[in-house]
Amino acid sequence: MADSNPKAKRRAKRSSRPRPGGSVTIHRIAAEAGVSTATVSRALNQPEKVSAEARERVQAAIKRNHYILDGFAVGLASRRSRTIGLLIPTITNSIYASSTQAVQRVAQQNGYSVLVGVSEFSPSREEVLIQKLLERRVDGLVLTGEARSAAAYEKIKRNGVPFVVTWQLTADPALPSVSFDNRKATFAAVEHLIALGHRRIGLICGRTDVNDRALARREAFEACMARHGLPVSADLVFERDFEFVEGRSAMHAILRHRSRPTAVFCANDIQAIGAMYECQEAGVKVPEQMSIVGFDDLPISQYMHPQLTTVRVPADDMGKRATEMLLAAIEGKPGDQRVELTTDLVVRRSTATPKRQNRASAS
Amino acid sequence: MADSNPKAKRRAKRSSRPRPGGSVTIHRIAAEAGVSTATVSRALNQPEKVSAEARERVQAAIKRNHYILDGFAVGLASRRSRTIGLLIPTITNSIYASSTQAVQRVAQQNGYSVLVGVSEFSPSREEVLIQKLLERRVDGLVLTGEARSAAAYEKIKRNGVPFVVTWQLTADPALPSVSFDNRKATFAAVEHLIALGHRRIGLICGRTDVNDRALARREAFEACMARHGLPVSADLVFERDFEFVEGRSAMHAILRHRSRPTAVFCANDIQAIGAMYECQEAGVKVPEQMSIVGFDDLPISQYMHPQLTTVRVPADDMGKRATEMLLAAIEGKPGDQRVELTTDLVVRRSTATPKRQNRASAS
DNA sequence: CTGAAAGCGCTAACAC
DNA sequence: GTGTTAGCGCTTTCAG
Repeated sequence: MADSNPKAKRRAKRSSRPRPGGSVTIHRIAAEAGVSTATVSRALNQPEKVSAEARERVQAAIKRNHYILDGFAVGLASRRSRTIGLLIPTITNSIYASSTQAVQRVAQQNGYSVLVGVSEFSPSREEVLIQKLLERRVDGLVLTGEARSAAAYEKIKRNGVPFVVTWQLTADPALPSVSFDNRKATFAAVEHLIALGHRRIGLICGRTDVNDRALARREAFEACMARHGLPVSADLVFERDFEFVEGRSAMHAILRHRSRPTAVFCANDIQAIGAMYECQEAGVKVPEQMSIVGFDDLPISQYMHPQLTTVRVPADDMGKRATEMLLAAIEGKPGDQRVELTTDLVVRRSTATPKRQNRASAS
Repeated sequence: MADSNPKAKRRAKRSSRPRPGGSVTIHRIAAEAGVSTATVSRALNQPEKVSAEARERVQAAIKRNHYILDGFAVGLASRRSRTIGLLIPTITNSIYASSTQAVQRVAQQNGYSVLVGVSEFSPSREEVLIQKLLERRVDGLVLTGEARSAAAYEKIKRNGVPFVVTWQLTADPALPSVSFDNRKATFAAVEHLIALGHRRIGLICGRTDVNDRALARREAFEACMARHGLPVSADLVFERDFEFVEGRSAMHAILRHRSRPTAVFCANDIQAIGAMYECQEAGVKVPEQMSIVGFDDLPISQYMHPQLTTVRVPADDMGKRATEMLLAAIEGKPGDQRVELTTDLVVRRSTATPKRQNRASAS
């Protein structure tokens, strides 16, 4: 049973059956508008290259048939997705909502969509997400933090996908990043406390094993204390998840410490708010008996009572700049490779001079 | 210049050039594993239908070549995306983070990804997003609220994409939804205030023109007051955006009202927190001089001082159930069409009996 | 259990 | 300015 002419068979099939149950395709539009599929495609992507009449007939046919472009076919044929991937650790801490929103906004303004992946602070889950985003052929990637396996970076690079790191300045200058300096920001916060007269200061931060920003902040805290000749008790340092309740329980422990500190630096506002709540519940006045400084300057922080002293991070600007940098890289344009943004210490009402100087720790 | 054998030409091209700069495809894997592309595809999608040896050789070749599936090709050929779309109004109100997280979790557990679109409360922007999600060939859609143009619904249905409405029980029983009853929940909150002895109650809610949940809550507030024979002054009703500062400024106006109410019902916690802050700044004690009840029970609400009395909404469960219902519909399984979840009024410390009974309003 | 081959719907040379 | 046509990389009958 030799088939006489396979090609003819194929073409016949194609033109004769507009896919019974299938949706309307570019072929249908072309036929109704009396042009070729190429012209329809052009009318869609480069309208200026098509005559006005043809364009109008195509538009009419599209509207009449409720035609919807097939993104898969477009992506497959054009080898571009006009999509960027965004990897964030969590969606419930609103600080990431700010940067995410900025990324979305800039991407959209430039005709790109964004696919967001939430890793929940799990490195392995993040790798799976990177794989998935690569399978979806994202044109670029916005990453959170620099710490990830060499294999993960390898995978990204092998696929020729440009990326930019946010929330952490890359140690390796070859890796593009847009961030503020976590160390500098931490120094500002801790030195504010020290300048106020605090000598015994506790630390509540995120898990340094899965969060390089938490690690950077913890190390900076310790370096700052050391620089000022102040001791850091290991039992006054708490690494916890990003939850109000974690900040609260850490403060609970701090309050019953045999040698209670007069201030606590929280490496994020969520934990700071939990910590502040615990003080209030325990009848410990903030800031009179306990100064608290946070990090992030969440929108809620200035609506707390007392308002939280905290480090304002340029989340929105970071997302914006990172996306711009990424889009430039995608389109092969030159651009900065490493942008350092500034932070501000916002002194509000949760910090003050300690009431009674605790001289115990000064040897 | 008649080409002698077009088909031969095409095939020759295909097999001879593995795309110089291109990435590795299934053809390369097939060749290296000594099987056909069909077998590679099966090894990937229905491993049980492939012999163990073949499967292993394919796996090895995949690993060795760092092969990455092309999602576009898969989607185009299989006519399925294994992706669902999620439309939310905003990303900065953390209440949507909860439901979004649940949607992501359930989707992922079932092998689906989720594409989220943020409409910023703009109906036109939402329609554009629906179009984009349809172009990306989502297998289903999770919508927020029921109110949208007939054209939008038409578009979705014409493409045969199943959907489910959340955050609002659909009036039309033909439209699937998973939600709590906004009216009942509002009644519970307002009746709590009335039971406490409040007679003059203000309302702060979202914009009812672009938010049917806000509308439902406003109408329920008015109905509840009416049922109890209580008047609702138009100048004690505020429709504002979902921002702390909006709640604050509304409360500012309320506090200087010639006939200040003793309680305010806020249709969401964000505005309630802003309102509570304004009271504190103005030296008006909550709850002694002003009772405040919120709606949503955001995680932050119990860390406020005083803790906020509010309506707990089953955001997580709603996202979960909605996604399950949607996946069932996608896979053609039967299932519920309308699920009503319950809410709880969480009485905390921002509400109390009014200090001085305001008898002025009782005619 | 496996392979051959026909597309999925669109884009992009290339020719006219 | 417009049409022809060869794929993009994969899935999916259909045979065997």
